[in-house]
Amino acid sequence: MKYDAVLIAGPTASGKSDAALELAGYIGGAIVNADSMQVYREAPILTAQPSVEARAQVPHLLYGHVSAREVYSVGRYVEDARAALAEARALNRVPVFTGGTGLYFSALTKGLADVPPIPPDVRETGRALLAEIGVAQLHARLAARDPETAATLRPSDPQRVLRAYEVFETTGRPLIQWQRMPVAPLLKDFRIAAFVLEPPRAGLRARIAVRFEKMLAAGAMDEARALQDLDSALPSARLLGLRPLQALAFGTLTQQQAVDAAVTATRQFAKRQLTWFRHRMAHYVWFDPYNSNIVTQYGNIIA
RNA sequence: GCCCAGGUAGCUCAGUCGGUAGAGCAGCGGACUGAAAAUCCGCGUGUCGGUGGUUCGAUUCCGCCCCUGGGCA
Repeated sequence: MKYDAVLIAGPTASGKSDAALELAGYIGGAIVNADSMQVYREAPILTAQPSVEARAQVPHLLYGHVSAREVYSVGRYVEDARAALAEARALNRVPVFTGGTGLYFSALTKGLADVPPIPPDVRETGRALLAEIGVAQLHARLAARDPETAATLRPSDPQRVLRAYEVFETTGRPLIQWQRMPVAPLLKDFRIAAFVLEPPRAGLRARIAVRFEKMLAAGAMDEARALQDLDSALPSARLLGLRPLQALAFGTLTQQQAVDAAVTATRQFAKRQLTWFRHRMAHYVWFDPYNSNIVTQYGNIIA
């Protein structure tokens, strides 16, 4: 069996990048990022982007290709991935999608609703309204006009309620209707080899802590300082470890407190990732990267 | 050595006028379609320091012991 694409998912610090590099080297692949934070140019250390050496060995696409000062989202990712796919094809290399963002994998394999972009002024008024009246009230307003979508959302979930509100506001159509319309995913008809790296929880936790210390040694503080003025409304402002390190630079947290905060947040994130993978990627090939190897795993399913 | 305060969940602590205990954080489980490293939902995981005594019943009251912090020597 020959595959047209490889997917490698795994929680943060599970060794995805190394695995991807090894497999891509072995099969003649091009690595395509599937991680929402590794796209940001200003934070290669904090987001654990592949090293310069790795990039020299195998083509790496969609890493650090946008500014942290831009608004990035799944929508843009799918478009970028389309271009990356074409580039890999031009290089005659198998795309090896690698990352930890479940939603991005889902967009690649199942498609993303074809909702038109939300105009900036609608976004701003939506956010302002949310800040003014609160989630519950915004949910109530949504329910009055778009009961169908509102019924699927918790009145306590600001992000989703706001999104549904914006979509109805700009398109006049319920978000849920957009989501139900079939769309052809980017990887439609691809023969896909898909893997989930699942290290033992204790080992992963330890590795997250060690990795953060390495990030500090590699200059993570400088990245945090350089992003001191980042607009807190930007997606990149959620980057794990960014705020604790900025607080450390500011003197409001001690080194120990900053490290603890960053490491804890990263562990919690890894747990959420695994929840997604367990239920949405149950059909992928799962293995423990500390005890096995991607090339071996690939060999097994190719036979 | 003496005096005082304290020992309750992994951590910080509340509480029980005597009827085997609960918050925050951590942790665990779950949801997930344009912020997704986001956002949201659910779950207390415990020899109440030890040991005797009083009591129908002690984590709670009393004695002794151990440990921690502070004070006096």
